[in-house]
Amino acid sequence: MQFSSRFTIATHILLCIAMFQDERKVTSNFLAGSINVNPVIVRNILGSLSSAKIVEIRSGVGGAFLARPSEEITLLDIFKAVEKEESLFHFHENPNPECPIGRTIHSVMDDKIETIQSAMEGEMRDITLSRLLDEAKEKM
Amino acid sequence: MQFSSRFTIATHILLCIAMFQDERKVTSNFLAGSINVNPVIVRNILGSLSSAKIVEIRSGVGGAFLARPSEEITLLDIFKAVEKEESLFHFHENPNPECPIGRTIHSVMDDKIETIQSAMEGEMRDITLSRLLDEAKEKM
DNA sequence: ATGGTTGTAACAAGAGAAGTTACAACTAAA
DNA sequence: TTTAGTTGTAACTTCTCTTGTTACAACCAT
Repeated sequence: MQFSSRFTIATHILLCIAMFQDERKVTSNFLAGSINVNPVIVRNILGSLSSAKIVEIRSGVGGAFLARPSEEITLLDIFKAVEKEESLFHFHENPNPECPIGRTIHSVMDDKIETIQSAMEGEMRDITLSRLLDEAKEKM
Repeated sequence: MQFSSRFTIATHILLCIAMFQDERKVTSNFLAGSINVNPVIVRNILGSLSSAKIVEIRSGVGGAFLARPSEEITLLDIFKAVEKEESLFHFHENPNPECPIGRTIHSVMDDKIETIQSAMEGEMRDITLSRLLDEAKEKM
């Protein structure tokens, strides 16, 4: 089980916007060409990023822009914008309360799952779009 | 997108084995009753745990046993036994090499993804079955 | 008004999760 | 040697999610 490619696509989108928004109009078609996916997929992800107030989109005339400085956009922001699940793990739902393990498994595991998820989110929070952009520029 | 319930089911299975293996025969039917899923699902997960040398199964006569002490079984061991994906994220596969971002996105993101995954795995490695068992016993 | 956009709906194909039935193979014990 | 309980698997179904696609109304600077 993997996360969908929406996360890496969204990151790609934002890097392109950060890189090109001052030079040219960044449309879903342009983005779709760089990412190599269908423009509708870009528009849907762009919609999620817009709902999360990470980008602003000019409807009609076209073009996407960062809604705040790239220093203030983290991988966690991006991840939460495109992956709506609250919990990382799907817990089996009806353990048998007549079994001592079935009765207690949830209270034992719930905080472990939260700890694991927090560790992941902490790393994501440490990585900003601005850092990704700097690294991308270095490698060009 | 969530991980399948195989991980929490596998953990449940191992807690039951650790708790009951000295008292009674722990069969897939018994486990299925505690977890409240179909015995075939239990047998499949038990098969993964057996391949990973976490449990031993007596075919024919029946019954599952820990293959090593519960102190030496971590959540990461369990996770890797039941989730076969190498990478946590599905990367979009064909970014356009003619775009400066498309060309560099992989080399910029790959190590970030690895860092994030490592953080998650590190937390999992810190939690042993024996600790879960102790906590479960406390709560009974 | 026009043309290039965006926002969405609708649909299809494919993958994976989860549940179920069925049955061959195994093994201890009667 | 048979039997009963169990494991290991195959086959199939149902769901849900992802990804890709077409189509089209709504939008808006020029």
